[in-house]
Amino acid sequence: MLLFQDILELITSEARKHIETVNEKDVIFDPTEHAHITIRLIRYQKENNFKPKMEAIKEDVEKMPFVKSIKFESGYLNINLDSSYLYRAISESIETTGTFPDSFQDPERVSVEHTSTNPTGPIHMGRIRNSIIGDSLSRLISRYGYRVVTQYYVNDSGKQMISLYLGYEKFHKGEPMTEEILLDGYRKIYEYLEKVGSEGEVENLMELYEKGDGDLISKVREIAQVMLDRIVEDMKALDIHMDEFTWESEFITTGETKEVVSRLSESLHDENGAKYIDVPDVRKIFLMRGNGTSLYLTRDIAYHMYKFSQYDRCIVVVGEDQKEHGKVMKYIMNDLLEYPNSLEYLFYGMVGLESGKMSTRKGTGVYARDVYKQLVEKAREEVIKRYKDGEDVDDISRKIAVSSLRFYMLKVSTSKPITFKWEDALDFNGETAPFIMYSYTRAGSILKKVTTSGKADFKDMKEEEEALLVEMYKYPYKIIEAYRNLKPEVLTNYLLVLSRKFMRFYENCNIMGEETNISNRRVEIVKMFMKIMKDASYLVGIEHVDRM
RNA sequence: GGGCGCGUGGCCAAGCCUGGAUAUGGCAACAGCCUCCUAAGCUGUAGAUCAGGGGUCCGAAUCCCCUCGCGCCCGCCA
Repeated sequence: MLLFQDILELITSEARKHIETVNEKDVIFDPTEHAHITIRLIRYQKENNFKPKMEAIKEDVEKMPFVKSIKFESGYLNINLDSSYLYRAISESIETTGTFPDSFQDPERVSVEHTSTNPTGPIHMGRIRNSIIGDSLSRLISRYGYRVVTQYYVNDSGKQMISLYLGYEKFHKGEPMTEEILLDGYRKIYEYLEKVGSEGEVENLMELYEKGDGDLISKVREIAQVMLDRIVEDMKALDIHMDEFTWESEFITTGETKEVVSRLSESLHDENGAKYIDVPDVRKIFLMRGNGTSLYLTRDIAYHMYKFSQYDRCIVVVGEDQKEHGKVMKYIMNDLLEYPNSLEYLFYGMVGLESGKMSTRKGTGVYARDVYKQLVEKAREEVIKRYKDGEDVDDISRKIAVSSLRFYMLKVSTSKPITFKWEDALDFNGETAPFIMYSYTRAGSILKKVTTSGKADFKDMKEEEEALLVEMYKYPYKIIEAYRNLKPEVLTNYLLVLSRKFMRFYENCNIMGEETNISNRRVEIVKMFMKIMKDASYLVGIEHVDRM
């Protein structure tokens, strides 16, 4: 959990002394420009004795150390904060703990499963959204104070993998197993199957596989590994790291799918030898085929049983096309198997193309690595425009590319579908990662040029300084909001707002050539800003550079 | 057909969970700002029946119902 002084809560409890039903929703950072914090009392206005109660609240709140002023305006008690208090609160936290807000390690173990894309080809823009959301989510939960492990479920069984294998065997047998060759075989096998019209070959192999044929399983796994290595490489380029890989085939070879079926035996029904369960409000869900082989869901249950043995809380990041699958899993794990562990899903909206859907098989996908490469190129051009010299150009370009791609995927609510457009992805102006990075760079360049000594004082605090301080003080609340709702996008939006507030500060509050007391104070504000920026940016994968 | 979700200026989004003060930003457009800490920026102008209709409420972009439009799901696939 986070450790910081929750002034909203303090104000709430103060208000409650006089009007008992005031709750945390009534005391908020004011979204309009009337005040820093407001207490919404509109709905109490018509009650008896409202005025004396309101006056009493006003009087008590006014005495609070962080309150500069408070006045009643059309149903609201509008509070302006003492920005020197905020300044000290933030700087003390940073001085004593090295961070703002500080956090306390919770013993609960959390698993975040993400990406888990079939290793049948390079990761495309649809799937990379999963990785980016999942990685940011794991950073966020860890920042909040939990021990987090990220997990990739490697789907090396099933029709698509068998097809990939068959494509190689049929069209490229003996050739080196490279991504390119495997992909070529994959496309050819689908064309072949469509022409010949017989999927019998695939089905026979699947059955063989399902029965646990060691030779076949290891061959398929070898191919999967080749593809997976490239996927991991692509993720690594975006600073996405997976802690653990679990192979689906292991649940077949170890017989754990059989364990699943026996544990669920009481709920199983029979249909021509196949076994299914009835999931309320859904339909018949099959766990065993008539021929005795398992299905994807069966293996996924086994995987979740494994996860539940290791983690208290399991979060799965998957596309919204799997909402029903998630519902079924929850029902099975919590209601039928009665696990107490928490299973949560973050369903994200699909990434489409202007021309339609992405498909590796059909070759209509846009690969993440291609977008990344283009971003690096574009970034390099932009950097060179500004600085002809320097060995750091590669590093800067890389960081801009990583940040831009991650930001692009997170700026819109994760639950909303997005349409990938090259033009938008490559845009560096407006609400983009470079905007956020640029505010940090500007802050840094002040520190390079200004030396401070001595004390700061708080006279003549400008509006832009106060606004920046208040915004920084909101940071813990933003982490909490993002964490509770599993919404990393709360932080990208926060970063935009914070950067914008800084830009205004930068434009309006001079530091060089200012009176020392004031410039000392502003320099400290700049330092705090950079600290919080770096902290929040890390959570969503935005990196910072000294110059750009 | 059934289920789930979405619909906010020309375009893209925030706000919706937890109802309240003039609906917040960006892109594009127009007009300005670099003898001064990086103009990837800042300031200003213009632009909105919050899909439509009904309901609840003192009060609705936000909650409920209906209609329309769009997306996703409805395999002994994964």
